Amino acid sequence: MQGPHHANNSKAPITRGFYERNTVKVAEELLGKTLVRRLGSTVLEGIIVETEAYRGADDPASHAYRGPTRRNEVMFGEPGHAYVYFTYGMHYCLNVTTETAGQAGAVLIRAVQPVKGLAEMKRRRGTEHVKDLSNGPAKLTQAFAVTKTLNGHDLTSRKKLYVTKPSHQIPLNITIGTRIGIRSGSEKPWRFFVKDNPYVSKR
DNA sequence: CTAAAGATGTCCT
DNA sequence: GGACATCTTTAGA
Repeated sequence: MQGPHHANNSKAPITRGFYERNTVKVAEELLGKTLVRRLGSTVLEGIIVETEAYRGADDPASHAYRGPTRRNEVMFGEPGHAYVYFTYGMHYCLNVTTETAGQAGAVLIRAVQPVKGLAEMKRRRGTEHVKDLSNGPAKLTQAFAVTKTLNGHDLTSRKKLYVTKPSHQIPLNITIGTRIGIRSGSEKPWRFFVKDNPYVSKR
């Protein structure tokens, strides 16, 4: 019997050990997990349906390729933190850090399927079209109110932003591809998405 | 100090 | 399919 004390267990953040592994593996296994954003009493949730792995010295497409800088230092830190960066003068992108501390790695969350807090997401995105709320890395950060202030945020805490496991993970038809929007490293098969899911970004 | 690119999205034709 | 918005970060002089 599941009493009130256990009612929240399925909502517990994924623990650090999940993130402290090979970035490519974490990218694949993040599919199907739930991204949770707490904004006061408002809760936003989405199922992760598209990710990309970015590593370090072996990955010319990665911000961490040439070593630590002010921007990418979170990628070199403890796994299980948010790496949020600003790009194109107007967009934020959300990553989760991976690999053991000192080793660079992060997974870009490219798309989620909205499941809770749709009204708030619509307001933030300025559209009523659910399919356009979070089918892209900068769209989902807008829908989920993720900005630079969350850079470095610990995703194993139950506050503000974290990732949870569904109580029963249904089997996913995962498709592997090459990463989008990069110049070098474009041959690496480090993009993962749920086949035929309508919330995957289109390019 | 200066310049150029950028893990994108939107609007236009 | 292409233009363009918009500004931080980084590399190089």
